[in-house]
Amino acid sequence: MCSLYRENLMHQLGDLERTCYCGEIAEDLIGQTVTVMGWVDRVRDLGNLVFFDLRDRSGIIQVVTDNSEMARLELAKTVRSEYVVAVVGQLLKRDEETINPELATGTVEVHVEELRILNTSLTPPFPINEDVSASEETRLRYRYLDLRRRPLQRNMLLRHNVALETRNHLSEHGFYEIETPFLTKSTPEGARDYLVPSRLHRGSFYALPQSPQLFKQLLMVSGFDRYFQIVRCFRDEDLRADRQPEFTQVDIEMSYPREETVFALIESLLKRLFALIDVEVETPFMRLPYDESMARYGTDRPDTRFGLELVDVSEAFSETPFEVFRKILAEGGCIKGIPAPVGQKYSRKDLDVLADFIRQYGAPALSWVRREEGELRSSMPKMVPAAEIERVAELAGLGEVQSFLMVAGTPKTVHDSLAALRLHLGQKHGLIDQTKHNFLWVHAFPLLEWDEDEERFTAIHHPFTSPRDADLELLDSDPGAVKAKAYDVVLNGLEIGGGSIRIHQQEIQKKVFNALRIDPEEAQQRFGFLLEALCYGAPPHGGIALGLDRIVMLLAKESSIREVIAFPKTARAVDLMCAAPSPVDDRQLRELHVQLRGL
RNA sequence: GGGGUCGUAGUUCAGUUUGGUUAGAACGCCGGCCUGUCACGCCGGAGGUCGCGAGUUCGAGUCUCGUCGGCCCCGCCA
Repeated sequence: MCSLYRENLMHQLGDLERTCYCGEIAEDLIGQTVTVMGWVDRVRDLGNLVFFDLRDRSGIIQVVTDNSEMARLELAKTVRSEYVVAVVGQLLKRDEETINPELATGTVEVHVEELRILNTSLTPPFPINEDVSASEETRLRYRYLDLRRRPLQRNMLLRHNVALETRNHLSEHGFYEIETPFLTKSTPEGARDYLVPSRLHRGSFYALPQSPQLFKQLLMVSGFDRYFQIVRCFRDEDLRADRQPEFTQVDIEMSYPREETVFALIESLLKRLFALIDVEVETPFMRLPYDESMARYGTDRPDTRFGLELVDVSEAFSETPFEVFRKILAEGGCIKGIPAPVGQKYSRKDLDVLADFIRQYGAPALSWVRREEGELRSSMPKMVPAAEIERVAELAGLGEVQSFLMVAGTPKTVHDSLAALRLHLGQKHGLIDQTKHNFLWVHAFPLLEWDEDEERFTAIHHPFTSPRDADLELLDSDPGAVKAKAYDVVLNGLEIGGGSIRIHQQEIQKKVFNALRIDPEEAQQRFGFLLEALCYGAPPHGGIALGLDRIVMLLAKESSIREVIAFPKTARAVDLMCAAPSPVDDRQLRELHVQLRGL
């Protein structure tokens, strides 16, 4: 506990009532007595004249005390940064030459009549009033102080406004906000759950929701027709700059929607949210089928603010003598590349660095073809015929002084590595227009994806996603070819939301489970309640969930969602401020029937 | 689980490449002077487990190994 030195100088709030916020004081109050309260921002003690800036969430006002009353001056001399004070005094216009044009309230100042020190403060570990950087570790340990600073004050206000606009918009469109349980049942097929042991049911556990997926579908069965919730979700997976163990979704579900119904709703909502930062969003968003997105960008969440699209040059090597490529193609692989910006030269070392870069995405090597001074050069072995290299250059549309950077391998490796390389080059060469807001819908995702390890299909979105009507028959014959009524909304290469039209008929749900090799008994045990609900007149329904943290992050122009979450966790899921997680009493464990295994 | 990077005063950093006297700077903090400052100014002062632990060495902030922590990425995650 901090020692409250100088406590003999501390006062009580008493009957004082604040009359205005510091930053909102304007010239119309000149001549009036105002009462302001807040933190001492910076003291300028000139001896017989003391100035300090008083700060609250709205801004700053200058306060001044002279030596017309010595006790008051002496008291003013004792205040320090971050003391909490109340000031009663007359608001006066400053002399012309003492106006501070940097300050919104710079033409006026409060002349102290009464000063009350409501609390003292230790010297903060980092300055509250400056933008100087403190390490993130220190900022997180003293989060309540970091939150007092301007940037986070601004971000939390923005977040409030985003939530408010979202509620208003959805309410205006007929959506009800309905809460769903946090203590619930493990969701199938998704991320690792956070578990909560049950005291009353020895050996049983609740799971915190990864999303309210099943509940929102049940609410459609219940006839609410349109539901939304700004809701916390929990996933026990490793963290990233845009991933926290608990995060907030704008969860939406509606009855009788076409995909376009959902798209239009979300477009109007995002338009409204981006208006908060004076960005005019053009609607409708571009629609990009999944297959096309993968072919052109190698990812299902492309950043379309710049080019560098992938080019498939597999055909150039259809009869190549180069064994490595031949083998890759024979095994269903492909050879693709990115035409680098014209005029961009890559040294031997540059290429080594790029090869290292793509290696972390599983690509074993980076090949290249370069046209320079009319001649084609390439990193490929001599046995590769000139005609094949010629063909690559032709397919890539290679101009003078231009390189084509290629990866050969399985489609997954090629796409993963080239998508990363494309982003890397886009950033490195400054091709990304930071003022652009390129929204798009990626749709027509495959329903299923083959899992090599488990040797079965798994759901790409989740097991309740509806196949496209036209693809229903393929479910048995060619499950991998079935497309889903699933969609993601992407902004500048970041996935900010995703959803689907759900299965509302039990027969189809059974067929999908069958394709997923979830046997009926298992299905019954894990989410029998949903299957049962589908038997009681479930209407066609579907929806989406938006990542609120990511959207606010983008609106705030931050690069980590920690900057828009009041109390975030570190990359190892620790709360540095309150030191969670932490061991608990043996007594608590016993009540929960939990025994720790050897640590 | 793996890779990268960082860790030195309250804070932000320099010093580490090439081991060598008492580990520096700025801001902040404390004291003094100062009636128009607003990044106030001037004078003086205090403040260090160089993340932690081993090792190499006559000698380690600096080299080696291990470990802990922050951040970024892969795997994981919609």
